Amino acid sequence: MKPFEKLSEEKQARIMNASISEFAEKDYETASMNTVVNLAGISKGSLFNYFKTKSVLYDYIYTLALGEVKSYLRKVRDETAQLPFNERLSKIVDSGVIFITERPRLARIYFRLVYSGDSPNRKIIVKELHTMSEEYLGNIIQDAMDRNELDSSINKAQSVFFLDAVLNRFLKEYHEAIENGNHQYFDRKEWVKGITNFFTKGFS
Amino acid sequence: MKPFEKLSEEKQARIMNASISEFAEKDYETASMNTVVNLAGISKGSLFNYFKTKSVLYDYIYTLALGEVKSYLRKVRDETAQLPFNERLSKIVDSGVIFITERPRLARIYFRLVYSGDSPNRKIIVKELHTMSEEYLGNIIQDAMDRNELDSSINKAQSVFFLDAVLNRFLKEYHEAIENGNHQYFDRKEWVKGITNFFTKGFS
DNA sequence: TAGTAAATTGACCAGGTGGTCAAATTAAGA
DNA sequence: TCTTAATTTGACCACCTGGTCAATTTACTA
Repeated sequence: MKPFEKLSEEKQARIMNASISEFAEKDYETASMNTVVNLAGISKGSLFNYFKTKSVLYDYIYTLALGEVKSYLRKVRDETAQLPFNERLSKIVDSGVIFITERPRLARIYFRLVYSGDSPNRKIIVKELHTMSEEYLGNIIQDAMDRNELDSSINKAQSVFFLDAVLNRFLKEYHEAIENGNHQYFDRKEWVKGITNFFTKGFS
Repeated sequence: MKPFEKLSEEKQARIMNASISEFAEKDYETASMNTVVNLAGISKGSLFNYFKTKSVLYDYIYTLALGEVKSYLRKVRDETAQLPFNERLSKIVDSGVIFITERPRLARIYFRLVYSGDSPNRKIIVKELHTMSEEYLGNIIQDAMDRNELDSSINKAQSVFFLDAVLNRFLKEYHEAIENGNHQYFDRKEWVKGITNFFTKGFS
């Protein structure tokens, strides 16, 4: 049993909370173990006892963040399996917005990871996320094609790419709006409608 | 006259080259003035004489990078003013690809700036870029609407957003492919065709 | 209660950072 | 050539980093 797992729930939570805060606020290189230690109210030696190095702690944190993102996505995919494409898309965007609103720090770690930063293993993680998203959105597009909601002659790989680009960008923008306290100017419903419209009907 | 401008062209170029390399390779916090000094083959005191602080040097560099990007975009916009929407879009993507290929380090600084990092003034710069892109792509969409190439009932702001999201994401992906030596697997023409198709005809 | 094992601490380390400034070097003018 | 002014240098500073480990505190057992 790993030392960290032997700790009381309360102490584990305190350390997780501190680490999430620090890695959400600063990128990997700039985030400081000293800050984590101070936020968590434990000694430096302890933290390095629970997590051998900074990069091991970071692994733990982003795995947690990605796990939450994935389980959210899985849930919404399964719950909407019977819905038509546009409603499905709309639910996916909605659930993204909800996740961002409820877990802004985890969302920030996620965006930091995919959009930048030089964290260890970044390339591997990003590639994994890439194939994951390809499979996820690919399924949803395929379903829509099977139901004749989308023209089955479209280039699926490219469609996935466009969908992924727009969804991620939208969620990133929404996330920044929340962090800057401007999300009240964001008419979420209008955007969700626009996105689904765009992907079903295009610009024409 | 600023001290830096009094230097010989050769020396200025050496310092610029060193700075661009360092800020392209590492983000603002991690980039090191010591490394710049060593790469440029000058003393630390000199560098801080030319640029009062690290952030002043960074300002100089990213202003240069953005300036190059802007002039590239302006050029292609003016040169394609008479072309139909799809050809215009295609030229814009092409010129983005060319820029990335010819100036990969400046491109990297650009992507680092917009997609992440915690450089000084980041928010201000990103906001400025945002309005710039809004105006740029907005014009191009408006032109297409005026010529009845696009339905004039579409939501222009949203269309700009989608266009911006897809173009930026594509160029970022292409840039990473180049840096990883994988761009030969990227069928550029196929993608350019796909993008223009998508924006003129949608998924249907 | 005494003794032992496990968990926790924080002073300490080597190495790096951005930035400074007296001293040395170079350039310019008479 | 001598003098003065401008430029360049690098040792040095305070501060911060990830990581270590002997010493202390805590928990447990007999």
